[in-house]
Amino acid sequence: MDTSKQNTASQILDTLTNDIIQGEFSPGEKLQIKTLKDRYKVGTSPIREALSQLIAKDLVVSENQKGFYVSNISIDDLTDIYQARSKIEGLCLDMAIKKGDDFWESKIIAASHLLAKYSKSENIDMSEWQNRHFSFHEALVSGCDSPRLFQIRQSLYEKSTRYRNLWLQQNVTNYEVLQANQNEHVALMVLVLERDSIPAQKLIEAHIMTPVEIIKKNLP
Amino acid sequence: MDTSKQNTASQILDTLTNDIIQGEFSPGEKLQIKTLKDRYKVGTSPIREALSQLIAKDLVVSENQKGFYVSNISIDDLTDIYQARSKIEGLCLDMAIKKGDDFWESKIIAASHLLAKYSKSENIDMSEWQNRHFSFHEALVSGCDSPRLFQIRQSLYEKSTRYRNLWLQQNVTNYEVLQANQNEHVALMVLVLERDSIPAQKLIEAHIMTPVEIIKKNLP
DNA sequence: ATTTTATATAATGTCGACATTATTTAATTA
DNA sequence: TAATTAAATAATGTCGACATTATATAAAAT
Repeated sequence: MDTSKQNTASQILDTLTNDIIQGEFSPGEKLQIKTLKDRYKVGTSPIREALSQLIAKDLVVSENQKGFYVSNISIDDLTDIYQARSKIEGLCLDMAIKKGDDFWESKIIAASHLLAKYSKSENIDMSEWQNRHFSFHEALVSGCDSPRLFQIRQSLYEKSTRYRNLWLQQNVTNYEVLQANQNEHVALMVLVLERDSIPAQKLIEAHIMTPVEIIKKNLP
Repeated sequence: MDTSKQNTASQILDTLTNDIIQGEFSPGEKLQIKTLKDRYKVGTSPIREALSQLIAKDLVVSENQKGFYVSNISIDDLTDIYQARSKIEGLCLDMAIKKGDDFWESKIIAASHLLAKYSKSENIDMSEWQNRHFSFHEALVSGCDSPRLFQIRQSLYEKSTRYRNLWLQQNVTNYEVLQANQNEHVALMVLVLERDSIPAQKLIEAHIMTPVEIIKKNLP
């Protein structure tokens, strides 16, 4: 995105969104206007406008005359987000399977190759693995041409990322888990390319729900 | 909602949201800060904070240094919104069928009765009919206990309402359409109470998509 | 000593002013 | 006359000040 032409409020929004998702600010933490002004070296208006948007995004809550707070987290919310996300991903995949063309298929095969190759390599850099993992799933649903569903998907992904970052500071990715995960990706691709919609949907839903139990076990 | 303790920005947000959905402001119309200030008799900050939230809600778009505009409408967008909405409603209903208890069943039966009775009456006030219609569908999905899915459902409903209001200023509801609609409601309830998930899901999706073609025919 | 009340402090929410950028209007040039 | 440039006008976006409300601190009373 070209950020050079953005106004201050938009920049602050991006930064704040990131800082909350990355756990720079903790759940429930008070976001004091003055502190934010000092931190980002801007005036009142851009801060409040950014916070307003974060309220609409559910990353921030506010009480009149009492201030702004980072949204709280809970196991129930974690479960709900992942559940909703898995269902939405299923919808997107289903539509992609029904509407995807040759170009879509080729994108999946390409992304799958990149992920498979890296998963087999010696020293795995998790950040790079996550990029390829993300791209693979993106490719799968890229055949779905519903802007609204994509937007919902993106919004839920953002929220789930927050939970991942908060609870999995250290990467709990051992070799076996990664391989099991990778097997699912292959199975997923086969089903998708065969346009076997229902099983593909079932598998992607289960695939997305996998981390939930792991995250739950890693609570403070 | 208790609006007495709200701050100015929140009040403006509610009013503006309503004014946009009700078509008080037209699609693409410029929302000039000064005009809004005069109209609502408030300062700059509350206006901009409300607009910021409307951007996050997709009801308003903005370009840096050029101002705010009511989001545009299009047939593609209309179709996409209704399609997404029908799928989400399907998800909610599916979960409700799987999790709903006796109390949920009774709510459906009660709401269905209120709707059926009114649909048969002589002089139908559409606003009252819409209330009962809304309540019936609300009852159907009320067994679904996913806050996130509900929120998505609500947000899409809001957007679809805008299209309905914009294109169906005069009620295009003749007797036949209403009766066909009502038959679907009865069929829906039967399937739901029998916990026949897949057909119920199919039916609700089709039911929600019904108005799309009608709306399309009523374009300016 | 503990509760209650009063005071002081600090934070929020709103406003109008101002600098910056876009748009419109007028003047200049080809 | 049409196109280009310059000046004037208007709108946006940002800031700091101020009024209002909440919170923390101190004084008074039971």
